[in-house]
Amino acid sequence: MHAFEVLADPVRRRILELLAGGELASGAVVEVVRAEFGISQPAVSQHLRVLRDHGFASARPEGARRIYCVEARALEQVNSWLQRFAHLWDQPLDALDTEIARGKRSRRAAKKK
Amino acid sequence: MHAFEVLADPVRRRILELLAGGELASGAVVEVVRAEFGISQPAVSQHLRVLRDHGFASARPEGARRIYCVEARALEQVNSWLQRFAHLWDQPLDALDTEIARGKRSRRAAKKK
DNA sequence: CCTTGACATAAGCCATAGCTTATATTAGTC
DNA sequence: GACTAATATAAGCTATGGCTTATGTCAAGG
Repeated sequence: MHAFEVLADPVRRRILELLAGGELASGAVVEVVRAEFGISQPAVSQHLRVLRDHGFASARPEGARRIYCVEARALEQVNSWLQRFAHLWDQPLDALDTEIARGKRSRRAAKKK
Repeated sequence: MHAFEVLADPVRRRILELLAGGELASGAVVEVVRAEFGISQPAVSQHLRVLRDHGFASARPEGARRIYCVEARALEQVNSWLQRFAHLWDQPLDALDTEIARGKRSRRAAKKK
């Protein structure tokens, strides 16, 4: 399953959003997702497994609970693919940055004189 | 179909990569994709439709041909969702930027003395 | 205007993702 | 060590996405 397929599911995206706010026990994730999507505990557990298996999240046991944590690896990969198209939206910002840099350089140059 | 589902398909991702290199007629896309994935012209056409219908691409007629062009809207949306997690991978870079900025400031300060 | 070339749409088939219920595992508690 | 709580896995069902073949549309050329 490709990273983008993992993110294609709304429940998994939501789980990642939740984990982005800090570590959470499986049970806590189940509660929220159950409330919002109306699916069962096993369904959520399966989603968590997919996230683990593809490097989007990791889990460590803490007693009987499993604490989940968002993981950079996979998300970063997705991001790096997407950056191929970054020029489509942050061209204006790039231009601004360039302008700012140019401004700084000319100000520095002026100082040296 | 959610934007991430659109990107979940490898053929569609490949098509976007192709279009990122500049506008292309449907036929040109079909040729490449057919060679790489071994699927039929209608299959590719269907993918192009999905890309159009979800704001990833647009097409304008040019005689009998249809010229396809990558479109920012949808890709930007995907990117903006992803940026929620940007701190996971560009934290080091941020730190570096901060360091650079700090360095610049202190160098400027040194000059003034 | 009929044909050819470029592309889109229609209809139908098949694989699989994601759900459910039922059950296994494992950690703490009495 | 039986019981409960927290989570994971198994098995089976169903909906749907993506493919195929067949056909429709529409522009250009003779």
